[in-house]
Amino acid sequence: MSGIDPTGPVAPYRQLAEILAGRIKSGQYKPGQRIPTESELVEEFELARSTVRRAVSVLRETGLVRTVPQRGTYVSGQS
Amino acid sequence: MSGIDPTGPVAPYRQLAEILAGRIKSGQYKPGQRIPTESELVEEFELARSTVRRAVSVLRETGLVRTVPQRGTYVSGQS
DNA sequence: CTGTATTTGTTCGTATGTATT
DNA sequence: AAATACATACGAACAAATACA
Repeated sequence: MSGIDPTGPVAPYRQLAEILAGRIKSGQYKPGQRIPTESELVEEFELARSTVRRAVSVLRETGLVRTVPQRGTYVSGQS
Repeated sequence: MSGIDPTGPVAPYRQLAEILAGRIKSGQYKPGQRIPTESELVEEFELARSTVRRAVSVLRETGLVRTVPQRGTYVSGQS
């Protein structure tokens, strides 16, 4: 399901960051690959774009991904 | 430093409003110019965005600035 | 070269919940 | 109870760069 629980004690943006981090660590999203666009994540998790962006920014801060303006966000580890 | 004293008798949003008004009156922020974004003020003064917004709303009420949705807040006096 | 679509970047508007004083 | 402050979330609009037909 990997759904978001908006009523839980953990903020949705943190839940999403955890889910995405899990997908990277499990290899579902591989190094060098682009992860889904913000719009796609908005649809999949039914969150506002601002919330999705915040979740992605967490991954960026931890170095898990790199974001290229106008291109997308890519899993770190390769070019 | 123009810092905010959160322990003082004057509420932080009023302190910030005073500081920003001073910058306008001194010409640091000129008529027609856009003042720093909410986010920039948040970082500079280490205040919550809601507090910054409240300070800016004071300037707006006194006619010192105009806020254009989705654009920014501008010093009054010109277009 | 031109126009359109895509995607991220930026900024403001608004609302709710919680904590503190 | 009221005021203040912060965290979080959703919405909306526009900009800028890129991709593509």
